Amino acid sequence: MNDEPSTRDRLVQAATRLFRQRGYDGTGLTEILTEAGVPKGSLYHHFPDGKADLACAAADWTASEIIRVIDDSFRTAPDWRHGVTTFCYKMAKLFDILESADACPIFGLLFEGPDQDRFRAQAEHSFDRIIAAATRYGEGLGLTHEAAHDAAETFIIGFQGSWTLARTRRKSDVLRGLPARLYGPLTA
Amino acid sequence: MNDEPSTRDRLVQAATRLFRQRGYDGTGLTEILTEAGVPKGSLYHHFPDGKADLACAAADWTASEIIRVIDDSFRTAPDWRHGVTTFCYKMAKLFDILESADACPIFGLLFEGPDQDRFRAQAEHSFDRIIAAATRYGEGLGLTHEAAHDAAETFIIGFQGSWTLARTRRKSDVLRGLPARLYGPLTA
DNA sequence: CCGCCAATAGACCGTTTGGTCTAGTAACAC
DNA sequence: GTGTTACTAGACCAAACGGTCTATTGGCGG
Repeated sequence: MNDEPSTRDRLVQAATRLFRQRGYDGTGLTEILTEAGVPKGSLYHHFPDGKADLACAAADWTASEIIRVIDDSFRTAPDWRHGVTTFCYKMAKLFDILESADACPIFGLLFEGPDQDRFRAQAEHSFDRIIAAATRYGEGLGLTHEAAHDAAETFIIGFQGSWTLARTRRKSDVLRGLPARLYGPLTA
Repeated sequence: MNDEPSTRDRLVQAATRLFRQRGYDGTGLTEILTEAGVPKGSLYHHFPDGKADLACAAADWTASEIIRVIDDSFRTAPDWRHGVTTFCYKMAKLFDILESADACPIFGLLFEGPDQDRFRAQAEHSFDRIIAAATRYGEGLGLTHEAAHDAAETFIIGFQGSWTLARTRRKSDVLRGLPARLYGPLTA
């Protein structure tokens, strides 16, 4: 029973949380190190390029978490709208747990830092993974590949915008209301 | 003919651009000062709280710019969809001019910095101004207040998400495709 | 026991940060 | 002229930054 997460994992998770709260440039290395309970030497052992490497790892980890939620939401969904709705409700719950303070978990920690294009590329990659995951479920529900991809993009675009608005207002309702915005009110 | 912008305006505009490119914490005061050609003393004369004040002024200024584009797009629009479409095309053009590098002009510079709640409140205010502007045009086009407000929110949520995706991909198409996503393909 | 290497530990460094403070200047009132 | 106010100008500072470097530890193969 090895329930202690590895040093590397503790770093990535602490970094993810802090970047989400304060942004890349707003978070100091010392802060991450303290939070993770890890000395500086270990950071540069696991991530030779330091902060930038850590940010990319954090982005990757976040994308995987999102995909896990997508899986949980769509695996048993009878149709596309149900999958989207479940996802939105799960994320609204997460939003409330986070006390409305954090950036959108998908994009929060990207687009900053000196190394602009590296981060942009990492964001694009994470985004594509997420959209691809959703697309697969759309196909499984009978949509053509093109239709599924389009639906997945619309879904993620709407989610991204909704999270941002929810954050400015500190109200998770916006997230729960997304399916009705995208697909119209439920017909009895 | 006083075509020289005031010291204050030069500061706000330089700050707006830099914050949009590198974020709040990513931008140094020196950088802003150099860009604006203004010494430090003047900054703290016009903005006693320094960087934070400047950021709020920049957010306000940006919101006004966005509302100007909304005005230009909706004033002569025959219906809601036309207004949204014109807005999206104008913003796509802006996106291309900015070389795809910048954050969403609506939200780019918010949500960072030590003073979390002040910035959040400023973002909420700017957001509301923009949604209110769009809502007014919706009412003018015959929608009830509630319907117009809802349409405006959906529009801005979609725009926000689209800009983010456009930025990760460095392609403005996503912006131009938004109306079709929201309102379906054009019927002949 | 030794040798080896991954990993830990944190002192240390040069740079840059946002912010303060004193001095100087231009315009107007009287 | 003098006084006053609004603004410009930039030297200066303590603190924090990301990153480097040396030393040490722990565990496994031999």
